Amino acid sequence: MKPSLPKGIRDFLPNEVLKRKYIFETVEKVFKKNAYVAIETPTMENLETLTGKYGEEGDQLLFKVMNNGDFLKKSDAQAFEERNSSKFAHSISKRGLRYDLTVPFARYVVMHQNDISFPFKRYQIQPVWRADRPQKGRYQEFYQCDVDVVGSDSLMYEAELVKIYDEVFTALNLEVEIKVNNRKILAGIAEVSGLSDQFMTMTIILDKLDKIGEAKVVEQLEGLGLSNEKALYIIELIGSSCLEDFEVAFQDSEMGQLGIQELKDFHQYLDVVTTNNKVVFDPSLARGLSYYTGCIFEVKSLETEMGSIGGGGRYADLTSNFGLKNMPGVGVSFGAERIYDVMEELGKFPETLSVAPDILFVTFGAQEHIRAFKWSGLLREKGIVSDVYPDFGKMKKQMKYADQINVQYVAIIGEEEMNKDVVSLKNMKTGEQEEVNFDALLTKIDR
RNA sequence: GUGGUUGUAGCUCAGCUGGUUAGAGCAUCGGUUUGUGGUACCGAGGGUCGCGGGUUCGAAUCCCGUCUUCCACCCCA
Repeated sequence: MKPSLPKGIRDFLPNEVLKRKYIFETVEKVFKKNAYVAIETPTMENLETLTGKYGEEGDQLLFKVMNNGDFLKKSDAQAFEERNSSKFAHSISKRGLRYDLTVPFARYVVMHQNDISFPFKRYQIQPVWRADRPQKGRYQEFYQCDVDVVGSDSLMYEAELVKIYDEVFTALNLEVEIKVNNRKILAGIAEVSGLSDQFMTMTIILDKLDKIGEAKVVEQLEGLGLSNEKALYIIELIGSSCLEDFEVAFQDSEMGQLGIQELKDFHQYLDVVTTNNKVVFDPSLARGLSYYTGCIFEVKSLETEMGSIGGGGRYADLTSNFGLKNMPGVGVSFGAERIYDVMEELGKFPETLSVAPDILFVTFGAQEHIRAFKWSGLLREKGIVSDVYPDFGKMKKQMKYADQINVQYVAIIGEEEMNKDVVSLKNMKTGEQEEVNFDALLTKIDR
């Protein structure tokens, strides 16, 4: 049988895992510092927990898990006859793989509301699955790093999360732009344009502004029944990053005014912290997920052409789906895979990341091999990553292996070294070699 | 879900308009060399040409289907 993997998912080589962990650890450190605590949720959720939370498009991308046992007995025969795949699928599948970390978190909050204190600040770094067609920066299995806080509607948290974005990307040495908008601003635009009942469609069109250009956006807006005049007005409005322009525009929109106020409150907090990356108000920013109700965020790399590498926003009542009212929350997500791809492309991973041991023992005979094992054990006790080549005798083979794993030091033990109770320590980078006893060896490689 | 693209040795690929036993480089193993890798030379092993069907005297090559890769759209991290 030829080994293969389902599409859209990947194995990771040791040096890839090392780099991925570097990202996760950087992110986690910042989360912890900002007083967030880790939780975990299961890979599978009940399908009904997930469906309907991500829009129709999202439902199609849910991975479903087939029921066990004699699932055909309970299946929807009528749906099968009608060739209604989605209806039939639901009759033989009651579980699904999680699509993101936010909805399972909402379920978690409701189920454990008596065990946690609010505001509850949690982070979660786990894989999610989407049955999407793979392409650049898009996989069917990928990690998200989420930070959310529920149980408060303070705009302080919006500022805190933006600051977290800034800290993480600064630590990773990536230049980004953090875009901010507010769903209520978009609702205001819809209201003053008479598009309130087509709100979602409108936001999706506006979101494409920087991608397809003004002319196409005007065209699509006209497709919604808008006059050319009004469409151009909207373009002009969202082209402005000045809140005063919106105050004028939203004189008759209570919702719009609320959005402006929220952004102002947010800025009061943001203005008292310093950020290395630019935080910009972008009225065209929409974000697809339907549960956002207030501020929304998106992070773009300024150094490459990659989609967003992070996003998030405020949701007023995510938990009401699960029966808990008045539980506002806000959170952001880091797209670890895309951050990885960007860092790889730009060569931003630290050079000190290495999977190689500190030292490798190379030997000529059985007695030497045993002493190598002894010395190696003593080094390990001192916290040095040490290894012994399992076969002895063939120098070329052993040296070649040492070269391939990129180890910096090789300790050679032959008859001569045995007699003198030393090793010949070779620096593989410089080629220098010297005889050292154990103490000298220790000081030499202990970093 | 829509459109395109890709699949030949462990890896990267060549293989012309169908025509004997499908090639190269790298990697692996062995040797030159029983104390030295990255950097010499010699040799060896390794392939159901993604899978299934069709056309043909004959298919890696042409046609259809299917899976996979990568890319764009939709949407998204």
